Amino acid sequence: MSKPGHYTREDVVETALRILDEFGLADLSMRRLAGALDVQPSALYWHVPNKQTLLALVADQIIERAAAVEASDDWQARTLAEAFAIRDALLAYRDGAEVVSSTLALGLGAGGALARIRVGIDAVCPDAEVARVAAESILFLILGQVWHEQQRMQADSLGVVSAAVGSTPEDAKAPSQISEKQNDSFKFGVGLILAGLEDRMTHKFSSL
Amino acid sequence: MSKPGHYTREDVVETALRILDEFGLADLSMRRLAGALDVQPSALYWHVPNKQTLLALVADQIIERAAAVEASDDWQARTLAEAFAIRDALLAYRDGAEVVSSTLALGLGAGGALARIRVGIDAVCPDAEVARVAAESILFLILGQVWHEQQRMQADSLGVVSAAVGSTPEDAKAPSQISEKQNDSFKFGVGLILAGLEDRMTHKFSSL
DNA sequence: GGTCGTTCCTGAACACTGTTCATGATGTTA
DNA sequence: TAACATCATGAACAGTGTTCAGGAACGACC
Repeated sequence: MSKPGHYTREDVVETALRILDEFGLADLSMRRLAGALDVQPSALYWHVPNKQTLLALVADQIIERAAAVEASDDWQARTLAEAFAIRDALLAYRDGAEVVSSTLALGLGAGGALARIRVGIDAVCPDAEVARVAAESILFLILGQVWHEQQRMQADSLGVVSAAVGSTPEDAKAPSQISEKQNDSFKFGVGLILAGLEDRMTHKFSSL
Repeated sequence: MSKPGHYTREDVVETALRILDEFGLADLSMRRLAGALDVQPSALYWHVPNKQTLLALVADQIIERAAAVEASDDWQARTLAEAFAIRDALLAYRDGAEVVSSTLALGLGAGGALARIRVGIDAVCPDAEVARVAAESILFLILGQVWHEQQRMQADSLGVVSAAVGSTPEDAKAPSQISEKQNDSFKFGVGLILAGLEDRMTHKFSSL
């Protein structure tokens, strides 16, 4: 990674993404990033105003790379597929969920995720407010679960044994791998919200 | 806050909680905490092995102070009340949701929150795995929403105008206040999961 | 060809951060 | 009186994000 001369903002974000995936968020420092580009740390501040927005750009990249989902007439299947696509995108980079969570909480980046979740919901939900809350709920569910999973992956890749939330003693089996069980749990959780939404739309009035 | 002599671990956590609420998580440094106790920073490391566990203890305190909820025969009402109690506990301290989220992701503290959410669910849900996933979903929903709210509160208390997720332009009205609308959104979101769970338990088989 | 202006980077510094370690002052117990 | 656990000191280490005056390379204009 030693281009002779001038870098672009995209290069910086790209390299940050690489460091993130390789060493984790804790080791993604401006100095380390500068070192990987063979550049003084202060040089980064020409491309980016501060680290926070750098992370926001990284977060945007992560969710922008979520796989596209084919259209479907079953809105629940469509939304579930969208949720899985976003989840996979978060899982594709180390600490992806934490990065996206933080920047999304700050209202900075990764706004596209919500929009993607809403496409299926908006198709059947007349009330925009209801659709927003439902989509947010799904997004929070995704972020919470993946964050948790990734932290656990890192934890037991370091050999740390801790009684984490949602871990029964006997499933200390395959370490650091997204198990089928976790996939099912995720699917079930999203399914709860979708079923609840369907229920609210058919049996009751669907307003807030 | 200048006791003459020896402090206990509880004193340290208590003071940390005070600094957190007064100045926010970003300003809760070991040096600042030591200063508030009129003590050298290194003294803290006798009471606590590192900052991470200090934050875990703080998180435990936050959710331990969640108000008790009276028993009810309506499991949905009970669970909703429990969720609101935890939400209020998070809202009671500045950056409460972020602190709890982080330590919970690490599998360290705040495990009591999940247990509280489960009490109502376990009463009607035979499958423990289903109950766990449902409770986790609700917890993630709580954490995500409150984190988001608190970040927004701090953002527009600093006069920062940002197009945050879940904010329409016209509701830049009452700044830094948990509006009734947000309460309703939260209630609706939790209601979705509860309705979905009820649906899964009556209309379909309730396994994962 | 010389001057301007933009683009990108250097090198040094500032004000912090969490954490460690040898040392020391207490107070209780034997 | 001696030993011991308890709780603190003060200095240091290695790292952090960020700022700022300056400088090298480049294209454009006159």
